[in-house]
Amino acid sequence: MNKNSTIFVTTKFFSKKLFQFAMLQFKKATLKDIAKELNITVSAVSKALNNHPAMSDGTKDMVKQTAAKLNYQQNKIALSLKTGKSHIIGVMIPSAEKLFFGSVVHGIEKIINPLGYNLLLFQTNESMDYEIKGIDTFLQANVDGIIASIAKETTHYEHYAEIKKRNIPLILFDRAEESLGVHAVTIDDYKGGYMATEHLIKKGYKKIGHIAGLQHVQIFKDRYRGYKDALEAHKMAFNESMVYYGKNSIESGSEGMSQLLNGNAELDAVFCVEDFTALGAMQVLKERKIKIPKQMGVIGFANESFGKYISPTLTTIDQQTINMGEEAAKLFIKLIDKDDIYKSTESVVLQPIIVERESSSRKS
Amino acid sequence: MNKNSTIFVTTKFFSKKLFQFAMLQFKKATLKDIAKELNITVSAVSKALNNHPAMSDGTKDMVKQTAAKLNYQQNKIALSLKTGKSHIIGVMIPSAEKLFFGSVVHGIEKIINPLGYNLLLFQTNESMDYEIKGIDTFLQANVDGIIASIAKETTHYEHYAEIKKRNIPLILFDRAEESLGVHAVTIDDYKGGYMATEHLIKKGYKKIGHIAGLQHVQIFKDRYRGYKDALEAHKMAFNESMVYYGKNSIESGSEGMSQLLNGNAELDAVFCVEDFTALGAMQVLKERKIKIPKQMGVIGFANESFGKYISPTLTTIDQQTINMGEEAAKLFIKLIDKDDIYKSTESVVLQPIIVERESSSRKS
DNA sequence: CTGAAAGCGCTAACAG
DNA sequence: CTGTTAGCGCTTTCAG
Repeated sequence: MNKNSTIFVTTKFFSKKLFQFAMLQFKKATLKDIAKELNITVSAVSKALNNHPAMSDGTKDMVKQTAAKLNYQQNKIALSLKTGKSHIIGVMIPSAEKLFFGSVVHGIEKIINPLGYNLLLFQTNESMDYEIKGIDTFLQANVDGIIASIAKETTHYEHYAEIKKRNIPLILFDRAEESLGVHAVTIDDYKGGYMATEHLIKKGYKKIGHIAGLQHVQIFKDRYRGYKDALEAHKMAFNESMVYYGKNSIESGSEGMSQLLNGNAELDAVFCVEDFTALGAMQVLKERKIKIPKQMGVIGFANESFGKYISPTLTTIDQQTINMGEEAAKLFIKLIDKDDIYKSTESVVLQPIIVERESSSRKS
Repeated sequence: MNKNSTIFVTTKFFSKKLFQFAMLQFKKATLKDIAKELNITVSAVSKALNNHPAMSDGTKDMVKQTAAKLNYQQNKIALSLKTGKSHIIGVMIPSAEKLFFGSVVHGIEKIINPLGYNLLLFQTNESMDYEIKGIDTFLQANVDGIIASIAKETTHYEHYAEIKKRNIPLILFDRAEESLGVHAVTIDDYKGGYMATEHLIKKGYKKIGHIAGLQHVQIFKDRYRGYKDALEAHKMAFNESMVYYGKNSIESGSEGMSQLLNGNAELDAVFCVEDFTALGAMQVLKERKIKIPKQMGVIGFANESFGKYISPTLTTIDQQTINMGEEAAKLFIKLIDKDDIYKSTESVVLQPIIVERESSSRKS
């Protein structure tokens, strides 16, 4: 219990007898109950409620009425056991604290809720151990499918392979792993990196550095590649002193910016692997009274919500988050009734979208 | 399918025979399978795996080994049907797009995951219809408890009453409803409003306005009351022209600020019902070249993540979000094994914490 | 059109 | 120490 809290407890009293009676109320109605009520069999009730053609309208009505009267609700657990389908999709995200993942979840729900599916959520906090635990949970819960984004700390993929082995739909989003041979929805991170860099070039920046992300994570490596190739394609200067290899955090952004400024790279712009990284970088620039975007152009990646509120507003690459969720969900729907889910695998690659704001507008 | 996307499909081929064989692999092992393997009964296997005292260590080992060999995993669905416990908690939040709710979910998981519970998540998007559907889903899924925050558009509470009637633990957080007589974890919004206002007073502001939230939502009303009482206690000016009744959005903040400035209130500070409202208000102030905090002090409510990144940084009231989730989860744990969940109800009221930043520091 | 019976996978008395 | 049996709530052949 937290110190900063107060507790109020209020009590109401029951006579023993009244209590017993009340307990009965708690038990929810089953098919049996309504069968007993009408002196028919459980199977008749089941058929009536499911609008089975071989049931008279008369009994159907009767049954439905008493079902309503008894406040009957189908027990999905029993249904699941019977049918082998849970109508639940496991969604595993690294962190619920990022807008990005929230949006994806939103996109998924938009598609699957109307179809009667629900989400079992699991947060990995970027840890592989949690990831393993999460998948275990999903499998035991008999989820009909899994939509997941790989944690940053994940180094092997056996737990994911297990899902595949069981022929359960696995759809990775954002952070995928090609070697797994599963379905995936990603954005073209290489292109995103390329676009971001090219944007800065077009804005007239001459020496563009990069605060990179963890290089064992494919998408961050891809953004780096895109950056490098864009520079090359436009015959711009490049050398290793223009790149800082960071860890994607705000602090890492600050650290990276400081290092780059202290080095002899003489940058006039920087492409940050994530918006949060850009945020850290901008703090350092402000401290050092380096004007953004005049003296230093900045571009981020992710289109986090804060980007349009900070000053200057942050130019960034949008990842189509809602879309990503929707596509993942649609992929699931497509797969769900197939015999062999992995006979063929499908990859949806969304295109990054540049969101131009103040932090990169040298000319204005 | 979105236009901004590409699809790749790869296919691998199976012989019919190989495929049949493969399908066998997909079926997961049950108690029956391992019983057959060892020529013992299902119940023996069950007991062995559950470390029942009346089982020889020999068979226990045997069973456990073949269980591992067959990659056995307990089927939680069957367990649920048997025991009546699902070990799932339904969590209903208005929106996954707000940091606030993400943090609460985080707090809940922190407590209940180690205890073997999992979260079934539902987003209401602030709509009552979705809320009703969500509760329905939870009840059908046989959740062991429900942790929820009431949607803004909710006007009656019958669906919540149903949960109570079934004697299922219902814990409301943040936005609660006292008349329901259920368990709740909230912060003291009245006090939060009072603190915010008093803070501005102490900073030397003389005429403090309020951009209020939807007044049919208790917590927003409470914040307003706190504001008013603080003014009164300090014998500060107050009249209705100093208050704008808004709808909690960014736009509503802008609209409110404009109205207040156009009126004849002559404010030198404003308490905004939410950080997002404050954001909207600040945009208007910037447009009109009114200096924050010199000419106009601003304070928000919620401690959203962007508050420390905008400029000037935003003074706000923190709601102890992680804590709120943890307390809700702890309450659930406390309740779960009681006979009559609502014989007494418990309310945890967390204390708001002021987060002082630049937007209210007139003197510095 | 309705009933009887089996079974999804698991646990837990009760017998032996 | 192990087996037999019943049953959680539901659907679904198969008979009648």
